[in-house]
Amino acid sequence: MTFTFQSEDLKRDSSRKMSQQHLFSLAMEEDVKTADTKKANRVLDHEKENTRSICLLEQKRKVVSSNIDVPPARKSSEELDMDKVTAAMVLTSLSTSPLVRSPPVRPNEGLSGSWKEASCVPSSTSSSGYWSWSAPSDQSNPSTPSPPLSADSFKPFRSPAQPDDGIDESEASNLLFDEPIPRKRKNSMKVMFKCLWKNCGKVLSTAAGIQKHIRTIHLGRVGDSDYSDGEEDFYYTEIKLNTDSVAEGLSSLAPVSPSQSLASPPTFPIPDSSRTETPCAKTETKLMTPLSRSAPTTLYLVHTDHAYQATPPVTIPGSAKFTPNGSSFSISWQSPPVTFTGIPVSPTHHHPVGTGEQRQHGHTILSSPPRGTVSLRKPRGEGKKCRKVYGMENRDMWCTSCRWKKACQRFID
DNA sequence: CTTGCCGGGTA
DNA sequence: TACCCGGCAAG
Repeated sequence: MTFTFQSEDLKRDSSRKMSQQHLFSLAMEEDVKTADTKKANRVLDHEKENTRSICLLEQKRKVVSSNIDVPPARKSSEELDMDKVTAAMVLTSLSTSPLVRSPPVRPNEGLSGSWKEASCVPSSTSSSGYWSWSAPSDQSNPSTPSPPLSADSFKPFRSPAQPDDGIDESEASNLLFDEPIPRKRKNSMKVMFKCLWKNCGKVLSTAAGIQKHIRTIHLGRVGDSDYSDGEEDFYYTEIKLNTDSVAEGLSSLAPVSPSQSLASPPTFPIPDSSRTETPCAKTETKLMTPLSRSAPTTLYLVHTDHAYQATPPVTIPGSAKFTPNGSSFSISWQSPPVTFTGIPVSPTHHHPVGTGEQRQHGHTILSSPPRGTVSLRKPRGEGKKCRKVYGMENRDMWCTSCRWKKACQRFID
């Protein structure tokens, strides 16, 4: 809870400073929560790699998820539904391409889980979502967080890059915990309306329905269902489910977008406090085209997933790389980290541990030269000396220095 | 292992 | 100082 607030405040202030602290704390929390899960996942991951069969992978995940006790209790039935839906979408996308799988998962989690549970009462939906995913990124860099928009853009790219990481998968498993039920959302295109009210993930197929839900359930306007001042708009978001797009996305990483759309709204909303009276203001009204919204959201979510992965800045480039490589993507991921280190985390001053270490290393190296204390021994001359020229047999032919085992005077370098 | 030669010891 | 050699580091 505390964290959430901090992040919120900081964000509003538009000061990115917080990112570091926030991230750290989040990361810590995340680790604790998912530690068990991660272990299990890693083991599974291993197996996965061996088999390489997507199907198997999927199954394993499911198993894992079931084993892991994800906190079902805290989610309401409605929430669960949402999760399932999102999970289904994710799975669908994943099934298409193994690489992508990890990223998608996280986003969902972030959305449904984090922000729902969220502690975000009125304050910020986005923050909750934000931290939820950010936390995972231990390695990651804090840099991403800094600029909201820019960060978003980065995120999407990054997520794709992460393909093989066990960590992601583990988290994903958490999200997936319940078997995703694709059937529901399988339709190529479907527009749903999701209630953004804290702790309420209700999704309805009609705007009217969701509005009514909000009015009656959350705004307490029971009787006057007709009365609508438009406030409900702030509390729900339009979700566009597009199976087709998802499938495509898989190949290109796009998959995330669909699920993200859900999540995104919350995130963005925070900033636009102006619009909403309540903290949980609805991001964009349904008026906005789903597409417009989805794009950003997608990115945002993706970002979240990989945020902890750090490499972030690399973004697109990385994703592009790994996409082509299919199996090798894992490698691509790794490279990013390196890059990342090199890349200054940017504006944020926080020095991620990883980065710091690297930097320090560099320093140490530089400093090392001073050590000079080492003997001044001049580099051994390359040319042949008496010893080698004349051989041990003709030692009498050597120069005196050579005879004395001193620096050769005859064949000076 | 071979080379090159520094650091030291001895006469 | 002239000579030698132990031993290290580089190759």
